[in-house]
Amino acid sequence: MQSVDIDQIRSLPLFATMAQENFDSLVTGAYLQRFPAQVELINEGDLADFLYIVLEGRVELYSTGNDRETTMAMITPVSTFLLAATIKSACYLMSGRTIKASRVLLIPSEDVRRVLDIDPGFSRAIVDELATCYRSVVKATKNLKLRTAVERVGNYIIRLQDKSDGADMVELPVGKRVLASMLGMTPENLSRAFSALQSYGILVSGPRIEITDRAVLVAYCKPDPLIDDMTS
Amino acid sequence: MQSVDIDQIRSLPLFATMAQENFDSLVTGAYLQRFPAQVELINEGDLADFLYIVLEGRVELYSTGNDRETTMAMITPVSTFLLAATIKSACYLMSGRTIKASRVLLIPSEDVRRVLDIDPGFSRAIVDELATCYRSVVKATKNLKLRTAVERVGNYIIRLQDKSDGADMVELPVGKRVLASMLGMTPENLSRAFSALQSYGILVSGPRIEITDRAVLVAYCKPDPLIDDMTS
DNA sequence: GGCTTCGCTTGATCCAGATCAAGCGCAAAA
DNA sequence: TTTTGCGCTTGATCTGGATCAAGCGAAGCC
Repeated sequence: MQSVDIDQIRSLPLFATMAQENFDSLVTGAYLQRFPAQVELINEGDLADFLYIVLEGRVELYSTGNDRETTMAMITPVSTFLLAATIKSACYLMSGRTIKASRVLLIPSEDVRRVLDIDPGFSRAIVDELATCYRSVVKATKNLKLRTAVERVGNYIIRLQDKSDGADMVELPVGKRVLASMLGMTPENLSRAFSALQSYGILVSGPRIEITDRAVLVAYCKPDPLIDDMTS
Repeated sequence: MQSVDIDQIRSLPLFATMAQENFDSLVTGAYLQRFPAQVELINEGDLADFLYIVLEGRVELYSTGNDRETTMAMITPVSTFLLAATIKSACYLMSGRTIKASRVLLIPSEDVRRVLDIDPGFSRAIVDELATCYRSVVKATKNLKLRTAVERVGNYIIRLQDKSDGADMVELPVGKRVLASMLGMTPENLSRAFSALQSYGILVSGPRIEITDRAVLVAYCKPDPLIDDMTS
């Protein structure tokens, strides 16, 4: 593994506060792997053998059942996923696949649990991480239950602009098919939602979106910090 | 506070592993309160001043926005809620109200955070509790996104029967209006869902439900341990 | 008893979003 | 260049569930 990777992982909130020797022992037992796009990493129902950390690329967490499939979350570098299953020695509730070529670090679950029991810094960091994850899922649920499809798309654009420091022109980080699934709708309806929003201050051309009148967009989508603010 | 209450709280997984003195200090600083039904306990957006523990009664967690309201979870005794907000010193993401007369213990958030930092047993228990909460929300989301309204009702009945040790006759623990909201549908549709399920092995009369043919019900509703098993 | 209230059911209609079915545009392969 | 394929759009139709609007029956109250 590159030392730059190790530094990156070490600086994640989850690993920043633990003792150096425990961090070293986790990293030593870990596997670094490269995957092309569209590779199944994990399957829901399998026992949680590893904690995953995405270093590069993008991983989609999704669930199936009743002949349907639904995207639950999108993991962007650098962050971990499947922490809860790892800690509980339980099975995964979601499946995971790469949606672009990715570099992923796998830490054996038993190592994580062992260190968790002996390192208070790590334990405290996991508490924070889990609380954050929990709140994200709650926000995602509210987003889904309290908003229409068009509003979800609009608020997604607003968030995207915020992440781009308010630039007028933003670029979609994933294909529209995947984006639709992320936002809980079909690709057809995403298309229609974009058209609908052209009357509310945006201009779409391919993967590029121009926010021509943010005030109008905001007035229509009514972003809510209790749903959209990812920092709290 | 009654000592029987204290024992009950102490035996919760969240408080079972902490040092006695820390437990005592939490309980000493706590407030025990009684509320009638339909009292607003907390409002989303407010700062998390307390960790709540429901000792008796029932508390509904719900969210509002866009002129809509949606039930997020139902808290039954004896358990805690709003742990994540408490830990992160953040604001509540959900509002809470009693739906029957309830006894609730309030522990100041700063006490929880203080003890969390000094008691490894408590910290470890919080990790488990948060992981469990996280997984419940994920399961609830899957239930909502992957199933139709009728299937959700059917699986709810199946779970209810399991909790009643497989008795043929079960009783709804909450009114149908609230139940509908819990299951993410309108009261009208809950009514229709019950009618629809009469063809699949159940018989409804008021708040009492007879499971006449569990095999048929199960075949129709296809319960999934990755959604319905609350113990994993 | 009659009267209200409230929780529930039932029927009719409406609507957001899914599904089905073409078409279109662009990029890589031939 | 043409061809194939894929991602996206557009239009038409379908459907699960919401909404609107009565009815209905049991519990409380006068």
